Amino acid sequence: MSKELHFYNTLTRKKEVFQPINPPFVGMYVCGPTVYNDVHLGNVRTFIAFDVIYRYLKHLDYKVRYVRNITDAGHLEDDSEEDKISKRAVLERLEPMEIVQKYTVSFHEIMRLFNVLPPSIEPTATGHILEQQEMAMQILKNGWAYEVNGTIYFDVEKFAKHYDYTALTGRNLEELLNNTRELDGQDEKCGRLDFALWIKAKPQHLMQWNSPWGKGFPGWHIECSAMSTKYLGPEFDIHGGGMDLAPTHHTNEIAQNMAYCGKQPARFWLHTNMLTLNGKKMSKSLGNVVLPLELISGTNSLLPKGFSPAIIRFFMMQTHYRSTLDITMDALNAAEKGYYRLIESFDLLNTIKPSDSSSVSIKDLWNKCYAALNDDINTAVLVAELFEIAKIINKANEGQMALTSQDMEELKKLFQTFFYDIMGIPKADTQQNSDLFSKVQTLVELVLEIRSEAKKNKNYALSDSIRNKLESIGINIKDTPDGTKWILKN
RNA sequence: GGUUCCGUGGCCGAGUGGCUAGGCAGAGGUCUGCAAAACCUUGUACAGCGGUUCGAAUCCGCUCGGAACCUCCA
Repeated sequence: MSKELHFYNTLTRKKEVFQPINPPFVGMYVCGPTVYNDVHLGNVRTFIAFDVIYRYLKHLDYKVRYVRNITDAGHLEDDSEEDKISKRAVLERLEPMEIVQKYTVSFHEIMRLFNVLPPSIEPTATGHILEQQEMAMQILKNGWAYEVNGTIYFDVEKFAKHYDYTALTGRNLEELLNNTRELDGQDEKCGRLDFALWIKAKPQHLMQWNSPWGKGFPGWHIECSAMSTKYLGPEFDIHGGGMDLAPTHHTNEIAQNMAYCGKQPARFWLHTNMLTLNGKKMSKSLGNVVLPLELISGTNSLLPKGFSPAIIRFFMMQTHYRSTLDITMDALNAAEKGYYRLIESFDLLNTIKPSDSSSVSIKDLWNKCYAALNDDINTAVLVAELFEIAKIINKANEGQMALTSQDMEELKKLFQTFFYDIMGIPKADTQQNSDLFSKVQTLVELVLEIRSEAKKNKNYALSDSIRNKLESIGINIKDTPDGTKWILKN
């Protein structure tokens, strides 16, 4: 039983107790999306994972400043002079900033659907060109970078002589340098691993800014270093992102910060694993992406059935954030059933008759849930604990266990806390008191009364037909000794 | 090719030396007009081979298989 919060730190390859640098304040930076296209479900997984961490830290009463950037300055494609956003702009015949606006808005909409809280600060790369230039300038002054024709490169080999360049992933530098893999074309840079802090723009390049080195645009890695330093200082608590960013982007971020001010920026480096489809990483370059809206509506041919954001988020919670998660219809269907089982069980707390005595320790149940989260945010175990509790509630409903009214209030609170507040599962429409829904409710109650009447008169043809019709529009019926209950699914 | 990580019952997925994970699916039963749900019973899984140990899914070695990164990607 873990009483303290532990995180697995990629930097040390161990689980460590989380101690903020300046409690109760916590600074957390997560690499956000590049807004030149729709975010896919893999991106969403990462943002949901860090949303849970953010929510839990807040639940523990930390004052969290959560910074998640928007990459809107584009960065170079490997074989193109054009950056991604400009490329997309040409394709869609729009201004680059129109592209940025369009996909930023849609990103926020997706985040809202999945109940992902907005970060405390959401800085954009284009809004911090000066900070990036200043950082590049300082790194240049400190002697860790060099200029070639208006482009500034970071000197990785020189850096590696003084610092542990591959500290984050523990890879062998020699092997990286001697990598046999072919490198195409570019070569004004001196070292094989060198990367650009600032890139000289060709005249036709759509997004470019003045700089001490002529017109150009920032490299990708400098953006996160500049913004994290600006809003969280040179040393902060948590830096997160997808695992695919660790070997290059995050490694270079660390190098830039060290070169800039001699400090390794984050105490804890947290990485989420990949969402896979048929065992392969979901990625833009492989083209095997599933868009969130496609999964919700069931319009992706690979996943032809729709699932609500609540079910999708719950599905993700059943796996630890550091494990790969393969998305399949079978797995989603299983998650859907489990989701309703939990909801319906905890819903019984509103109708079970309380006992005078109690046969369970509610406090132990709370502790088990906290222990799961404290163990590196193990939501998979937390979900398992909730299923155990659901079983207790169902047994109480059958008269096989006893819960006092106080127990029941505590369990309602527990479910609200862990399921909704911390795991952030969106509440279904049926749980929100909209005006329209209350009218629907009245209507369904009326229909069910008619059905009960039919049953009483043994008119089963009518009662079954009512049941079937309601089922067909997603209203699920159960006859219990206390009357007929119903739930709206999806 | 190199580096790193992984391989758990029909499916998904926790678990780092000894104590039933959990969900979904399946089988039998209770309940029910029939369903559905719930409850009870039921599955002795840890890629293979060898080693360490009183004891290994869990540590070590080898083999096989998969993935990520090395090039933009959460």
